[in-house]
Amino acid sequence: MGVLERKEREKLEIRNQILEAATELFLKEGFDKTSMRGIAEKIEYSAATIYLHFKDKNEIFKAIHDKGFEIFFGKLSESQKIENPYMRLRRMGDLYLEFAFEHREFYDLMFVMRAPVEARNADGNIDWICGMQSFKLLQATIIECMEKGYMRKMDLDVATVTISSLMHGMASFYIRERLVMYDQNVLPYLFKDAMDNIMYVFKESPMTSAFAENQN
Amino acid sequence: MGVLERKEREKLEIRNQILEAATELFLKEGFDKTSMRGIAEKIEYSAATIYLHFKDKNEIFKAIHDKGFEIFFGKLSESQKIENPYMRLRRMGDLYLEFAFEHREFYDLMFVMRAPVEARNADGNIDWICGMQSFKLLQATIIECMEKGYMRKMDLDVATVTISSLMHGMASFYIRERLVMYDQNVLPYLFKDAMDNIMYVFKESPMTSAFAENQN
DNA sequence: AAAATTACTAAACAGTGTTCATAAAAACGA
DNA sequence: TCGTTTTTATGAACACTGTTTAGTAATTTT
Repeated sequence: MGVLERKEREKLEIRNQILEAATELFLKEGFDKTSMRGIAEKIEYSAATIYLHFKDKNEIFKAIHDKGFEIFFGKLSESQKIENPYMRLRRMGDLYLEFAFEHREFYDLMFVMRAPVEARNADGNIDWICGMQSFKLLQATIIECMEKGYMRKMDLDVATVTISSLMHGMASFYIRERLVMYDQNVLPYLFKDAMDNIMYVFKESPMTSAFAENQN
Repeated sequence: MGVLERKEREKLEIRNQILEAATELFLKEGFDKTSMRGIAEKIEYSAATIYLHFKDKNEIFKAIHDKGFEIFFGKLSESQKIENPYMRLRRMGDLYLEFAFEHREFYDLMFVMRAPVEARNADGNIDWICGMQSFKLLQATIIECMEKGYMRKMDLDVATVTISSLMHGMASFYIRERLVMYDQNVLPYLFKDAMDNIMYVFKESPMTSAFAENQN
């Protein structure tokens, strides 16, 4: 009896069409200007049909948000080919900002907008797995840095929050246009220097650290 | 001829009533749920009347945003009684987070929301004076730290962006609920440690810095 | 008192997310 | 194949939103 399976396939097909249309509109016009009726028109269904596949608009954007985290994790993972964990961590910083600059709307949805968070709250279940994947990659790199002596030993959570908050602060300041007092062309260089700066905190005393030895 | 002056007074009176009503609704219900009709009802005028005093909704919130920066600057200024610029800078960090925690909605409007920025973009004129006041206070403190040897000499813009981005990253992560993986009660302590961490970057080599001498 | 100016608003416009009764289509049992 | 049940899809409506405009009411000036 393949009828049930086919129906499920069709249902998934429409679901993907909705997500595809919504993503396209979202990346082109932003969240507010992506309307249910607009999505419906794109997939040639009525607006009401969307509600057979998603509870509300927030749930659609929670799904897009998750997709964004997949791309984000893929991007961050590019750093994994680097052997030295300290250099790898530094590279992750660059990749983080690259993602934010190249996929502004995605970054905004993933780290700033309220919509996906409200979708989670509605369900009650905190499935933050998407973000956790990247979060754990960062933590693992930090741990490796400390274990191999590239970084002075300190509380893991403190180190993680410090690094990720600096990254997010720069990215969201930029995306939400709060650094208008700076020439937008030099911002990337300021950000790079800021990252170098913060990496410096985590080293041991400069003259004795494994990092310093590695520099020669 | 006092009639013109009286009219101007009345116009300003209504303007303030609008801002007061809008602020109250905004702090209670948030941006989206603060409607023009809601504001109008509160001040017992029609919604259309508001448009005789403000170009649009964004312009109202640009004004509230400016008010928020006044409060913010007042808060940050509490640090000025501290003589030692390094300790003062550290205190500014605490005050920054205090503001963000105590006035979430204000912080969100000032540093995250799009509305006030769009109001600015519409006018064309970048009157960022409100934020600049606080920005310059931070810069002045950093400069003083460097001049008096509490902080190693480095590019001012890099130091400013590093510090403010870390602060904003923590505050906005918290306010936009992106640190749900942590116990919300321990977050303030993590943030404090993160601030201590970053301050460490800016010191000279620990054993020779003026800061270290000041610690004894 | 009449004219001109200013202040104000009801109503309309064009949208929004969401719901629901109803209609169309598909699946099923006989 | 026919009728019945179940699934799927939608038009229309609801209750909103920000904003504009035409027309009214109040005030000031002449």
